[in-house]
Amino acid sequence: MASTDYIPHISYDSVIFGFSGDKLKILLLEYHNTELLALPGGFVKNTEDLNDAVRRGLEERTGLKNIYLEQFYTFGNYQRHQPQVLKTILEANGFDSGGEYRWMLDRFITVAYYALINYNEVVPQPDELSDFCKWYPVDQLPPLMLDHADIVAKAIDTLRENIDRKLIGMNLLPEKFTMKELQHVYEAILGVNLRRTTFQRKMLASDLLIRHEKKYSGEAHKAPFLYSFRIK
Amino acid sequence: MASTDYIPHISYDSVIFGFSGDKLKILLLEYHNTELLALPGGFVKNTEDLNDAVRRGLEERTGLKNIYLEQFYTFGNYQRHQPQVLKTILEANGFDSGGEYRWMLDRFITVAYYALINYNEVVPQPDELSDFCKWYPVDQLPPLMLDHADIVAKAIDTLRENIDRKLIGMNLLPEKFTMKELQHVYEAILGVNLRRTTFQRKMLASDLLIRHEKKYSGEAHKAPFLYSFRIK
DNA sequence: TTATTATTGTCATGAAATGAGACAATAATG
DNA sequence: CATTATTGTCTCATTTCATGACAATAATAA
Repeated sequence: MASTDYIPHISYDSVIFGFSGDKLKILLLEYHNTELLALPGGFVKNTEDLNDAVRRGLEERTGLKNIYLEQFYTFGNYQRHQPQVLKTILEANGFDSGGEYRWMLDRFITVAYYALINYNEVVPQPDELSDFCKWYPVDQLPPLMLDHADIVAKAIDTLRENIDRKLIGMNLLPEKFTMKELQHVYEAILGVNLRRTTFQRKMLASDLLIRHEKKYSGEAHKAPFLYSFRIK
Repeated sequence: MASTDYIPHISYDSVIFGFSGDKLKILLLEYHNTELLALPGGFVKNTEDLNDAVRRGLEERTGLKNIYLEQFYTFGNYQRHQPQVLKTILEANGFDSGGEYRWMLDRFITVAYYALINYNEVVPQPDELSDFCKWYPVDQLPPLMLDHADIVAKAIDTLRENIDRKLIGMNLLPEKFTMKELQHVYEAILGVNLRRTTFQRKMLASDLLIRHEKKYSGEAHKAPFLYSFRIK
């Protein structure tokens, strides 16, 4: 990770959404020997496309390829520049903040992306500066480093705006799912309760879903159908 | 414009929309002694907020303060890097592309914004590298430099998505306007014809407009009311 | 003064989408 | 076979929207 390999002053951060236990969650890193939680992020190589850099970083962190990824905002306030925070992290990891890693103390403008992944397919991998990589529900986030709380808030806003225009449910659920599970994804993202019959009618009318066999859960009531999304 | 004043590798470009003659138009620069048309853009000072930098550049170009401004995408493909294009422009202006301006040949990741302005209040000002600064209708654009055509296309897409959520008409029209003028703004942005009665009903029901006196144009028909937007 | 013309503001009508609840079907259990 | 919880679908009222009809009106022509 020599400074000459990367474009200086530019980073990316990714808000990685997953869905589990009826809650919308994101992946956060915790740095060694500090109490700072942060979004997974990284830098862009000199001859690399910005979007490719983000995809590369995500694949390292999740092990998944072909992740659903969307850029949503670039954060460039001068106030983001807090070199002492990076210094703390570097030194807590035993790196010399005056040497090879000096460039990481510079001012960075960061391009933010959100990703949607299937929670069950992922084993989160921490990076070389962090030891934890854990899921946190978006309605119970701990304090985050720098302006990362603003970045998460904007990511959720964007997700809400996009919920009916992009196939968000598809990327947060397994291949096959019940109508109730899909409804819970919508409810977790929008933060409201939806009416079951109206939701079901709207989804079926949208022609996005294919109905499959029933799912017998072993519980004492009618078994729901499984669905998948028509377009991949 | 010394390299040390600005963050390297980061630029912004602005798509400045105006409305005139029932057409949606944008401002383009033409560089001295070249045939390259480009979006107005600039760089971010070392201790300046990104958003402030864009606002500063826009004020220089239009003379307006408090411009409606929205960031919509950051373009970071490596293919954007075409140093010979910048070299041509610099040398056509008599600058030494190997000296003080050398940094402008570097790779840049550009943050794109769109602005909405009242066409009649603006006298476009070219910058130090360009001699023309002219309005072009978005449906008849000439070839643009680098990936600027992509940037414009994405700006228009974003404008369409935002048309009902943000007060776009307000910023493209003078203080008071007729319902027909507002409809023409919508039609120019969406690229479709709208039904007069439906548009009028929807706008009145939205509660965004205040009705003022009638506008007597001298033509042989009923005079329309003037409207303004309720919130500023 | 009165008829003409183009445009505007509003209403009437029917179609489509949505909200809210009713109800039968059904998978397991007692 | 009755009970229970949940699901799939239907009904009905309400709201929204598309479309066309029509009267009001500002200037001009007769």
